[in-house]
Amino acid sequence: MACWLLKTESTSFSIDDLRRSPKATTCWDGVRNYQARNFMRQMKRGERVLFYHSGGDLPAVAGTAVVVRAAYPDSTAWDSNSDHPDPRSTPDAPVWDMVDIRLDAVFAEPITLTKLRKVSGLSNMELLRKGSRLSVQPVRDEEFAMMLKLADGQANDRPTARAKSKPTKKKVAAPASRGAKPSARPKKPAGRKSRRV
DNA sequence: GCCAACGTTGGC
DNA sequence: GCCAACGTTGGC
Repeated sequence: MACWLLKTESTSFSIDDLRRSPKATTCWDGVRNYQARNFMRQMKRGERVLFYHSGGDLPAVAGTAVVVRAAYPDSTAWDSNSDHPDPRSTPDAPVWDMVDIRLDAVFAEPITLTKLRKVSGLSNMELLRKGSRLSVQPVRDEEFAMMLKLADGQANDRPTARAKSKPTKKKVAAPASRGAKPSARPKKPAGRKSRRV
């Protein structure tokens, strides 16, 4: 089973937003890059995901998630009111895809980019490559394992999942009041809200 | 805010 | 098909 990394601007859609989503699940819409899309098409249900916060004050891996639905057409592409419409994509001939992910664990301490660069075993990570901008990228098994180890060392808020094949039913914090339907926005500026985790 | 690295666009 | 111009990403 492959592992992945999904990038999101924390000001746009953070791991907290995912935690507060219904069933701690969201669709990952808005990917508008062919290479990223092609990786997304390889994502299978049950595969694990590193949830990465880019931009903002603290670039870091914030936690993990699990793919709960493989790639299917991203309907926001033909919704002119969405944040990332693309007229080339239509219901009959979709161009862009999305997947659904569910929160697995929120790291007690996000693993910062700075820290990652110091871990020798991770030097080949796509994320650490200079100029890397891919918002969906593959992660090696060893890299994923190393990440969990780092998170453990920092006192995770839940024991790391053992098995790889069955994402266990996770217990996440209580759903928040907001009944908003958050649409995952891997990219895009959106509002200018500053934030602090 | 700066700027390097990248992807996309479009003229030729 | 080449490549310059442009827009975007994202760390710093």
